[in-house]
Amino acid sequence: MGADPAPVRRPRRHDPGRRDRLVDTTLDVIAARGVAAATHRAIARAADVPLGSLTYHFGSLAELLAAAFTRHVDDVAARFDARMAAAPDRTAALEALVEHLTGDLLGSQRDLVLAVELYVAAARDAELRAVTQDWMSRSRRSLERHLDPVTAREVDALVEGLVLHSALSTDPMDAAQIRAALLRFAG
Amino acid sequence: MGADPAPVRRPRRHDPGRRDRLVDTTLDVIAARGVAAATHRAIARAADVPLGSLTYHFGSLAELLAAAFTRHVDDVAARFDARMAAAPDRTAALEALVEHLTGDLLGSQRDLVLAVELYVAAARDAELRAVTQDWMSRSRRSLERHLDPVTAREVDALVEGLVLHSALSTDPMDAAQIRAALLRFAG
DNA sequence: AGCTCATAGGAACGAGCGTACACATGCGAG
DNA sequence: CTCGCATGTGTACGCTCGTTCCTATGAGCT
Repeated sequence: MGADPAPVRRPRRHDPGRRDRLVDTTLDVIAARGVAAATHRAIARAADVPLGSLTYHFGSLAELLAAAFTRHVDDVAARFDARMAAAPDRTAALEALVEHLTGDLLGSQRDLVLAVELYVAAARDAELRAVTQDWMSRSRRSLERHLDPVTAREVDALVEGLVLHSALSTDPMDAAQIRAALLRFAG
Repeated sequence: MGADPAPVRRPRRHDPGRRDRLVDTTLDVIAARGVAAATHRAIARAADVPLGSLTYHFGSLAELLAAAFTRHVDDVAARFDARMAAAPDRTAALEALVEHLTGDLLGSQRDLVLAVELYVAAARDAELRAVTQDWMSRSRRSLERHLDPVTAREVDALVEGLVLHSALSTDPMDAAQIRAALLRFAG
């Protein structure tokens, strides 16, 4: 056991997948403390890598943020589309939508916060706006598997409102209320 | 014309109402460039006052931002409640709601952007969250002048979604679509 | 084996930030 | 008129930021 004298615990040369871990850590930091707090230094500390590693893997902070939000949107959109694709009919699709909202999204404050952070960041940044619009259009296309386009669009807006409401209200709607609202609208 | 030798154009001692103007200018800066860009220096430049003036009138930047958002919420909530109070019945109230959305809010990118900026700032700041919740509850109370509480709550969520949608989409819903969505829901 | 270059690491720079503070100014009370 | 004090102004400090840059390392090729 007497070993390990000089090497100051640096066993981490050549770290494959570090780029991916940086993207994940970035999402963690944004979820925990907001886009404004997602600085190179904060992310480096959270990922336990040196500062220079970030600018090595990503040309700029904006590029890293875009990569992070893109991954998040891909995750959520894919999960949602899988649910819609698995639903056999319109009724099942609406139940799956309720489940997606009350289970996936509202169940984890993380996804909720990331969505709102992305919304506002997109208002100022063209690249992020493209990510948001991709999300909206994928979401609408998933809904259109079982809903007509007009209803899909309206349901999409309602869902966004419910997400925002749940993220900010001290008195958020519960699963039953959300189900009631959606069914009243499209049921 | 030969006058004005030494006094380097400083005709602005004792400026009543400067505090109010600073609040207004702060909202302008937030609307134009976002909360993150609303720094003491940016606001001072926009209002054409020296930097020290801001910390003189407001103890901190957070205090100034809270004052600005509070004023904005008061404005919008009062306008909305006036519309609802003036509506004689439920049908008229829904029409007034459509008018409020398509006219007041969606007509000015400014109000839209301020709303979204407030939403996300509130997610991180307890004081701003109180402002947002005040807004939500006043909005709901205005709706309850003509709608039952459950419907009011759901309409409120839908409205928030429509606002967000309109702020971010390249292909926003037009007035007719918004009217159709609201009437389908509560008409 | 020896070389090479993509990867890793850490220090440094200049800019912008919130805030503190010392000084200037002029209104209104006496 | 005089003067106290609320109001207005400008500078400076200490800090964090994004980014740059030089050096070190070691995996894979020859």
